[in-house]
Amino acid sequence: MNTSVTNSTQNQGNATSVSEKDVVEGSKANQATIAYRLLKQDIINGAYQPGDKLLMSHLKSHYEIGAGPMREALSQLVADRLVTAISQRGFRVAEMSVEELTDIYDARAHLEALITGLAVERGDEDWEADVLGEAHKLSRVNEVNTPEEMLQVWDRRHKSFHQAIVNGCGSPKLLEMRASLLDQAERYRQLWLKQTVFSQSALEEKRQEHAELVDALLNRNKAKATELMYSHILSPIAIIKGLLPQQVN
Amino acid sequence: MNTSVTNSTQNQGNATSVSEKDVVEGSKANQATIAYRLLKQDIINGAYQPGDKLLMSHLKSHYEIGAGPMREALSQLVADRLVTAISQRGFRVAEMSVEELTDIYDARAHLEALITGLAVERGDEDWEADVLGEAHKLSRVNEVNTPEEMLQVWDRRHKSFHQAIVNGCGSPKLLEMRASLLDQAERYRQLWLKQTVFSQSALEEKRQEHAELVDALLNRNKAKATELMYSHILSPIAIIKGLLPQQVN
DNA sequence: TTATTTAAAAATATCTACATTTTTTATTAT
DNA sequence: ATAATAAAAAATGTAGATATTTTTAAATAA
Repeated sequence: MNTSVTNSTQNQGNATSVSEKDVVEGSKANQATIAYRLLKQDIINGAYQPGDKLLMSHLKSHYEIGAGPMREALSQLVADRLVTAISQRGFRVAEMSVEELTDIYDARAHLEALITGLAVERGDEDWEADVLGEAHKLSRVNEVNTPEEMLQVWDRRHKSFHQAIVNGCGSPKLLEMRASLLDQAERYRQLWLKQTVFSQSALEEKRQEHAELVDALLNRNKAKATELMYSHILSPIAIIKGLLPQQVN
Repeated sequence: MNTSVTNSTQNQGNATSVSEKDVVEGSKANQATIAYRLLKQDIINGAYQPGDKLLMSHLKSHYEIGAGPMREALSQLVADRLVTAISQRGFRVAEMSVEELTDIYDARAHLEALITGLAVERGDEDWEADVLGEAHKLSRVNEVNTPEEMLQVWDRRHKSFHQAIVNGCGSPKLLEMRASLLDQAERYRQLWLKQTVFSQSALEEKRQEHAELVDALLNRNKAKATELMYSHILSPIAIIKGLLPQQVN
């Protein structure tokens, strides 16, 4: 197992400090919640590899959290499908596979298309403004320094753009399910992201897709918007499939 | 709070006995899993009312399970949206509302229609046979004794029928999300169920809808099947809306 | 020798009982 | 009534006990 955890900022003084989100929500998180967030991030960021055993003794010392709260966090990650559990035999990081990749992206594409269709039907003027605004911000990801920063900024704005679109659908439940699928896709997406953000041609292609999408959305062309969104979500599959076997070796 | 728990069979000697499912799965469930299943059933069956405080001291003694495993179960139910939590202030049974009812059923209708469309496209001959078989079993819910048995048998077969349909979609992830939504709908569904099963006209109406649905499915008429499924899922809303305010009083 | 079984030891997961912290309720004073 | 304080109740966390699985080593059979 990979013992070192790379994401340094999130492991600094987690026992004492309280994150911004906690303050905003007005309730200081308990140990289980802290452990849940840290471990989830570490799994998504690849600090633990698929199939790695998540040893309670290691987790306890590494996150400085007791076994009880840690179990609570782990079983939530099991519900998120990022961790698997076998009774009396502990927890493991969920495996990654081409089968799961295909299933997740197929489901995502259909769901995002469905939600996009609803947004076209239900979205109001504020929604239009939000979509346009986020699209603009995404198209202007330039004044950044390091490649690492480029990756993070583009990813964040790309997510915000898509979030702005789906926010118009008017269904909290559908948005919850979408968020859950996005979490499950995150480890696969990370592979695609590096290939895309550092390729001018790939970025240009995305820019083009986003422009067409915005056009269809603002023209309330539901059929075209859903079709474009469906293809847009599916497009990374081929790239990820090519990268996935390398992970196994 | 409603202190008594009605579902007697599931509370008998849970500390020692092992359920059939555990044996089948080959892994005896841990305390948290046992507590999760019992509590979830009790919430769905109405042993605890929406908004009820789930006092740790009560839960511990009632289910004869320690606080650690009980917390684990509770936080899973929070993920399932059947329980809400506030840090340091414990857990409550999630409230029910017309807003949530509408949202859940809207999401369910769209999702079930989507999945049904995929099943029409992707289902094979075994799928057709399953659908037809389950439809037949459902149409023959007669030789039962008590009304209570009628309710349970019809509900079980109705669920199996719908499950057989969606099983053809070929997407485990979409089926997972569907199952999650179905769990969230369960408390609302229970209200509708009593009205429907004990009304000959309502049952006949459902019989009709199911027949049309099966016809569209086996004829691979995607447009008609999705349309019928969408309406079929939405149809209980009006009835439940009428019953929901009574719950509040 | 090689493979298989058995038994003991170690590692690990899980649970319980108790300790601590926080919130809620009750009481008193203003 | 309102605010401050004290007491009680409740939630959360910790440490250590218990139960289970895995590993190791020895013994036996092929």
